Amino acid sequence: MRRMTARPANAHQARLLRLLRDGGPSSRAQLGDRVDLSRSKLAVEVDRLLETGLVVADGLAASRGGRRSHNIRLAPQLRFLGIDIGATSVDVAVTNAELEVLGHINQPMDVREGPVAVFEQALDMAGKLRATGLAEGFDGAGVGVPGPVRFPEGVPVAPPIMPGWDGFPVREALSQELGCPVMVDNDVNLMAMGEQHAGVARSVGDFLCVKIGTGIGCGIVVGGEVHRGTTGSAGDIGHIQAVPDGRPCPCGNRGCLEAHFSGAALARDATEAAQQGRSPELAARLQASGALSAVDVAAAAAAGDATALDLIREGGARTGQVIAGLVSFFNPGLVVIGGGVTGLGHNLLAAIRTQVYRQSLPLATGNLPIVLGELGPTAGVIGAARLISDHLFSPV
Amino acid sequence: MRRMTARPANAHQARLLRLLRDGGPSSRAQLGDRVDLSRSKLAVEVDRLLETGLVVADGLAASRGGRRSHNIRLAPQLRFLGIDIGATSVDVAVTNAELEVLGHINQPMDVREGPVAVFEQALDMAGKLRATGLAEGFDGAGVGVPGPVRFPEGVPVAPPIMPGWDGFPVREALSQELGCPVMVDNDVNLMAMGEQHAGVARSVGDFLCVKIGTGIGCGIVVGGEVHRGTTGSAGDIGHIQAVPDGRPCPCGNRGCLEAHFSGAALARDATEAAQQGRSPELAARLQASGALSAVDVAAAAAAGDATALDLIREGGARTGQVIAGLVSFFNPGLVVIGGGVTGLGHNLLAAIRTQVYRQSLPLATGNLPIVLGELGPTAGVIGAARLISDHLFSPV
DNA sequence: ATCCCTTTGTCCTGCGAGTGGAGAAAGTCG
DNA sequence: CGACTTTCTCCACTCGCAGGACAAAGGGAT
Repeated sequence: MRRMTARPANAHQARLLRLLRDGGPSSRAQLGDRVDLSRSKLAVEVDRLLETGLVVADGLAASRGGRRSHNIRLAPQLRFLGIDIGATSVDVAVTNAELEVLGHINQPMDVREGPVAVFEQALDMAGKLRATGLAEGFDGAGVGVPGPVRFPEGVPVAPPIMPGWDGFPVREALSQELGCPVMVDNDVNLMAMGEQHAGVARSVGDFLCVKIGTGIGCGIVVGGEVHRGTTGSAGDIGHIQAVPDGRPCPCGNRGCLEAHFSGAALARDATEAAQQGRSPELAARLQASGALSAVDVAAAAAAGDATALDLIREGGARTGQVIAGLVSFFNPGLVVIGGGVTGLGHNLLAAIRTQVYRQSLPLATGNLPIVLGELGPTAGVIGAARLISDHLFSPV
Repeated sequence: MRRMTARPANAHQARLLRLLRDGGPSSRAQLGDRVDLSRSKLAVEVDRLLETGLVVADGLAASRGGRRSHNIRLAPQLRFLGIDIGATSVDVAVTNAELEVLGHINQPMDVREGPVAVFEQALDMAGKLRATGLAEGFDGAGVGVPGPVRFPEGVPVAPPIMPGWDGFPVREALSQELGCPVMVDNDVNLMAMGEQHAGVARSVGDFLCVKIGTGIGCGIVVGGEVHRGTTGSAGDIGHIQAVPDGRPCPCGNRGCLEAHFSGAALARDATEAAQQGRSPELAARLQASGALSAVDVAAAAAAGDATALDLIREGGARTGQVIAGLVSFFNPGLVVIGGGVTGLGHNLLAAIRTQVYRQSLPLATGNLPIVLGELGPTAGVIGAARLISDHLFSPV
């Protein structure tokens, strides 16, 4: 089956497709309210979209006191694939054209195995999803990788934690493999786009999305658009100095935020505390599972373990200190905290908030919400779908 | 004389006006190369602009092997006023429509005297410039103030160093007084726009412009546009923590960058060093002039005074440390250093560079120039003129 | 001087986008 | 059953704009 051969022919059509994506099925009249076009022009463009098959008219809506309207919606068989490569796991999801997640799989994986192995696994997962009947094929795919990306070419560059990925033509290779258009971006940017599309950041123009997973990164949205920076490394805040002459970091410097707090650092510190006998809770968990992760620390803290709570608080304070600087600098309208460690929940959030509200300018923090992301692990894949749909729903 | 009653009627005309502003006088053919319009359409729009008087055709250019072209240029009598309010002085300049500075005055002033007194002085200076025959009147004015601004309304908000300015309707009041449109912005943003228009940042899309004067601020340019933030306080980096548990700052925190390095902090530290007998050079200068400023420190360092040099180096390192974080976060294509302390010159620049190149990610610093602004004190007023011309050269 | 070429600018025609009104279609409500 | 709403379609007319033809104005070679 050939898929989505058509693309919007002009800016009006692109606009209409995005309205239908974000606002759901609508009548021509409703579309007319949201777009600055005459009814006639609108009808012409909708008809053209109907001809191409990008949208369909299915059924009549209930009357609102007059003639019943036709429901216009994006073609129901359109499918986007979202692939979110993390440092230690892969998320793959299938969405419809409205970016609703129809199916979602997560599997552990080690990004250091290199792009070939990782994408083999990811494509296998995509194949499983397709086999369940959710999709006959994919009209586009968005891919997130845990490192900087040369965005126009869709190629990772100099990824510190991903040797073997540098220069691998992700976009081209996957496009070949899947037979559909592919866009590639940093995973943190995708998380930001996900929260912007369907999460807490809806209708916020300028915001920061801090993702604390194995590492720490920050999605930057300016005027509704992701800011990627000159070399695609914008938002790489894990190596900002948080502690002068602090812990050594693999990057060669000392005191980097990531060296003091991140999923990896937290696991390390928790293990150390357990081994040194400072935390019976953590020691018991280490005994039981052989290794500790952020989840264990969260559980220990919930069980009242003071050491675990301290680890969270101190990490939050370090993170908050860096975020405070970014807030003063960038003056966002919202800060979203996400990533694996959101399991640490409100203890972490409280520590971050305290630090930011204390250290940033009152004018910048006056009305600044700092909240947890609301999409959890689906933020990335929704953002990935959003990325490719933005690409496909733009004029020729 | 009534001035610039006309405004561009559509986006094409606005585009043409900006091309003429930035590229200087051009023939119709040259304009056609730079804009995506047919010759006929272009001719129509140029004719309309000629009718309105916004542009004029004066004389024929030399032949380039064929028919000689008419020179189209912005109306030569157009005048913009640029007012740059600093903490301790005012700059006022008059420019033509190409934003070339025709006259420029600087006078000492204390911003704490409040907006009424300050603008009385500024308008007096503008009057002097006009009296020299440079201008018969002003077609627009741009104003920079040393604090955050609610940009759409042109009103300063919560300026820490400017009590009495909070909420003062600068834009409205000055517009009334001058009888022309006025736009107001943070002085740092104007400096960035100045360097972007006529200085080192030409043709750079994303850059940071750090202004170190009495305080420290940072202009943020994203995709060619100034980022002002949600409450207009973006770029306020003076109160980012540079030294944990460092010097107390008037803002209530400790260790703010501004408390450790800025024009004011440098004067304070230099005076202290002179009084404690750590620097004969500075002591002699203190004796001679009664007070020290950044200029004295620069001179002392140039004369080989080790203490003065240390002050500069340490300040540069502190600043560089903060900038390193911002570079990792924002990944700019250029960092411009400007403001009063640029007199400290390459000693300061070297200290900043060392710190940034050491602390930021290689990918972000790989090809990152860190340079001094090239416009000096005119950057602000040129930026001010640019601000108002951007406003006036936009459709209705 | 003459002819040909280049460059610049103007004119004219035709196409297609887009507007706005008239009206048809399909309802609700009294 | 008629009055009123809402939705959608059709049509005539306007206007923006492209692109070719053409005029104007000059340079350079013969």
